[in-house]
Amino acid sequence: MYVNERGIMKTTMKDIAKLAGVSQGTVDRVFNNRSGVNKETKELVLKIAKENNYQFNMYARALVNTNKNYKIGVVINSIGNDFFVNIIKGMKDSIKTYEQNGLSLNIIELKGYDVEEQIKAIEKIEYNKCDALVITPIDDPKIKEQLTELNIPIVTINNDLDVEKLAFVGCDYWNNGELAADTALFLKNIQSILIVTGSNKMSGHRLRVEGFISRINENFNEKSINIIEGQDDDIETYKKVRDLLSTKSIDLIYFAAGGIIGGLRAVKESNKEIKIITVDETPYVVSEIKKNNIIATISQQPYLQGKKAIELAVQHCLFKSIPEDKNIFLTSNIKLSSSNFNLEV
Amino acid sequence: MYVNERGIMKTTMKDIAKLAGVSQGTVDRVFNNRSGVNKETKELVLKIAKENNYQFNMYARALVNTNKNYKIGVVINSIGNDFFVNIIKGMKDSIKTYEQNGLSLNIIELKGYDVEEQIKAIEKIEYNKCDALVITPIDDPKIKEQLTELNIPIVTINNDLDVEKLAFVGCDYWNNGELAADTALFLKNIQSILIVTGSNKMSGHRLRVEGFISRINENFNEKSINIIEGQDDDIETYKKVRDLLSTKSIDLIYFAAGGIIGGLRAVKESNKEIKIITVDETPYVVSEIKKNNIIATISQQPYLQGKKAIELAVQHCLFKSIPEDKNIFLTSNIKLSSSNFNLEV
DNA sequence: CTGAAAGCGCTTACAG
DNA sequence: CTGAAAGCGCTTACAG
Repeated sequence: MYVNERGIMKTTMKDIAKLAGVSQGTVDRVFNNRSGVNKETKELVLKIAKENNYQFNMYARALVNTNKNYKIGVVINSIGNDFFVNIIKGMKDSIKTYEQNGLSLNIIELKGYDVEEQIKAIEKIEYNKCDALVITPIDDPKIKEQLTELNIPIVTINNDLDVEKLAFVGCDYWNNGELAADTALFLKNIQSILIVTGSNKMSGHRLRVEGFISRINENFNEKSINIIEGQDDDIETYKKVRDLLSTKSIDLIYFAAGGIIGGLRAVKESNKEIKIITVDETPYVVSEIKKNNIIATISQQPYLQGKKAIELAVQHCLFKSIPEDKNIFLTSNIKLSSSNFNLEV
Repeated sequence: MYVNERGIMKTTMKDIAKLAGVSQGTVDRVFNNRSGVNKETKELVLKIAKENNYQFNMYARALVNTNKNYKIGVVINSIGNDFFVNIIKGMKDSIKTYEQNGLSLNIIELKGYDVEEQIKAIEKIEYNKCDALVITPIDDPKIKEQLTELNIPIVTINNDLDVEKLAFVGCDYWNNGELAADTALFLKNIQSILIVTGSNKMSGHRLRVEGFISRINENFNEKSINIIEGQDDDIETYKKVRDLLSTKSIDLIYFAAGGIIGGLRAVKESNKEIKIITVDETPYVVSEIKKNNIIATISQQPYLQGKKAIELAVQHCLFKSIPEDKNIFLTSNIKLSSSNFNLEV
């Protein structure tokens, strides 16, 4: 291995330049794929870098980028949805460390899943000259096309979409559903189960339900499973649960999506003794767990999702680093009444 | 706020030096508490820095430290204890990012809790001129004295000790015990419980048992609780569990420490149907959970403990940063058969 | 007690 | 297509 004049074995750009007989500027052009380098020169530099196991110094790179004032755009369908509060909190905490280096967030919050609105938000991010985009993309061809044509790096969060991106950060929904099933299997005397999902059109919801059912079927013989789509809406969920409970006997309800407040209202009004398992750690869910009205909830670490997604975007700006793993799944956890809620380190 | 000649509002050491009418060198002396600065000069610099909300640039600092080859010493009582495998894995993964900047680990592994051996290990760390120490300290006055006199920053991991340190990284054992109790309370027909702990002399073990019992007592009327100390030893645990099971009827055993292999052997030989709850995610525990011989285990994220502890030590070396929070508790999680084991992001 | 200069390892204009 | 020089914001000798 090469030992430079300081007796240090770590090769720098200066070392590579010397070994290749070119200037540092040229080495920089090669390493950063800038245009206008003779093909042979480029190959030589690359060969020497490889032979000497060149690794760039991330701190030197970041120092040069100090006054670039990078902006990370965020498009998130969070309005009116308590679940996203902690994702956004994680994002804001994440950017704090980098604010002294001029980095900032440009958050656009949306309500519901309107394709046209999301398109406008992405256009705004472009207009604001953001250097990266973190988004909860709607699974729609128009969005896919728009994101494909966007020329800044993308991180999808919580909900994935098949586009070129730095990474997806989110939840393994199938496993999340399995854990709910594992918890349900703890209980005795469960004859019939009701699953309340949001919409079968959303892959996350679908996977959760499938994971749940597959695990239940492995272990549960008297399988009577009903499924309701509540559209993440409290009123719709309330009505559907109320109507179903008036005709069927249910021992356990698994709320696999939003609309939990409405659903629980219907359960209480029915005056039946029904075990409840939910997802996530929204304030209402936490308070009902503490009161033992919900026996368990399966969480997906939203705070860390937000933190991690911003981190990836920032590191791409400052260090040009590209995550090795394209799919970053945060572990789902079973939470009971003694658990720490909304407190991820 | 001050705007320097570049029109940038972020103040640098250069800006502070100019405003104070001194050289950058003097500003550096003040900021780093180096000796030999006139008292008034020092106060002036500090005042101006505060007025202008000066924040150091971590990347510039790290760049200067590039060829310092900092060494992080690790003293860990891990030999023969599967639990520590993932702590060490987390440590090694953590240092990887920093190896290109010359950082390295100097790990000394010990077997058991012999005070003299730990003293020798710490001496070796000193002799090796390490720049920080990460340690699982034995709760002993001699160790305490030695660590107090050590002149490098300390991070305690998994087990705490009352000495001056950067931080403690570990588990909230009380809550860890509570979660085991919450899980136990899911089960029907539990009349009598056996707790197998390691040693009441170890604070972590003690707290876990206390957290468990306090939560059980809140909710469990027919409370018959027996406690055994297995000294983290398989054979001792085997014998004690075997003897107890031959005289008493037990519905649930909570293994709150090591010796689980021995304890489970005794349970199997007894041919009784006993529910088992354990701690941690050692290979044996995981395999028994998958076989449904253990119904749940309460984990404490050892991988993240290792990762975080090294991170704190590294950041102190590179950036001189001191953690705001002196106690970093990783969340305990309830793991059932579908859980992801040993896979913390 | 204090200052001027060089250096950490990159990137960025500028000049040719 | 290429090079020489300056700069990012700190710290480190060295000189006085």
